[in-house]
Amino acid sequence: MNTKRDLEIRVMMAARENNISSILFRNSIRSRVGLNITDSECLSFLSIKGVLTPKDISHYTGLTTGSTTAMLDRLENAQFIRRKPNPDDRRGALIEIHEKWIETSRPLVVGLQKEQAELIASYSDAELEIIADFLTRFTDNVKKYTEMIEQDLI
Amino acid sequence: MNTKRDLEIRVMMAARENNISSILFRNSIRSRVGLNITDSECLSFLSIKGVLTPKDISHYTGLTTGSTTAMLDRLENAQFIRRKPNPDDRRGALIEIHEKWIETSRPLVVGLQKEQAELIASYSDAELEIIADFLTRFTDNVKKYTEMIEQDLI
DNA sequence: ACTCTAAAATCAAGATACTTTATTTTCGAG
DNA sequence: CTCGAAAATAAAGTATCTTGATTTTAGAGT
Repeated sequence: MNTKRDLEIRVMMAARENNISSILFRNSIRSRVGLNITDSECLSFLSIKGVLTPKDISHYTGLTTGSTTAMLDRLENAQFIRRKPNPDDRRGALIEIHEKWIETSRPLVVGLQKEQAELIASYSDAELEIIADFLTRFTDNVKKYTEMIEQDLI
Repeated sequence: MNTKRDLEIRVMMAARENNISSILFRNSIRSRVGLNITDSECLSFLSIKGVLTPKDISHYTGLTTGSTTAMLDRLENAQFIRRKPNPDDRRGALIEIHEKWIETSRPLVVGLQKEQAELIASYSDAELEIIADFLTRFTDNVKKYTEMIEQDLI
């Protein structure tokens, strides 16, 4: 059937556009705040993952440990992150977001967050179940293939 | 109601996780292929937007025109993009993806693309309508606020 | 308890990428 | 047909990244 395939393509395109738009959104913020791409990516990871080790961060960003140290120095100087001792491993540190970054970014993101919350609230429970389920499965696939590429299985 | 709000938060979190996972996926690819973050972002934009001018690219990436020129030189040397004359403006150029990049990246993305297509195909028309509609509205909000930040309205 | 290998983070030197400023070419308004 | 401005490039200086070495500590093996 033709209509069906059109619909499937529409969903695929919408998912891609969504990802691109989120990159452009963050680019607009980092241009405003004066951050480079890697520093901004680091803050994004921290804001969704919570506390991370420098090792985690260098893995996620794809930077070497050397440039991760330098990046964390920059972000710490700007008071956008904080280094804490790692209670489980005295060699390592834990990185968390500093309130100053929250305060700096809040005015730029709060309006969008509110609109997205309103958009979501406009759907019924049944619809939200479908959406959440789809997004989760879609993301799980992405994670699975990321893992495969990292482990040289592809 | 409590269940309802949990569901809303679940959707919001799933949307964020989805964006982060797509960044991590691209990072895994660029690590493998040996591209830096900006070069990889540039190829992402080109692959979804099609043909772009260097001006567009410097806008999307947030780079100055100087570094955009340097980046396009790198990508052209690697045969990942092609510069074409712009028929509408002899000052400018048009940038398009070179087949070599398609061939280089295909083995790394084709498996995921197939699984995502299967996932999407497993939904009914009614469900896909809901999903496409949600993604489109969600993305439109992001675009709207990106525009506002770029125009200093926030 | 005691090595010993390896991991986490850092540092310094050299390589790469980015910004700033200036220049060339072409557009488009008046 | 002039003139200010836009698109792309180039070169010099600054910032960031990689590589390789170093320090500290974890954890496995004896």
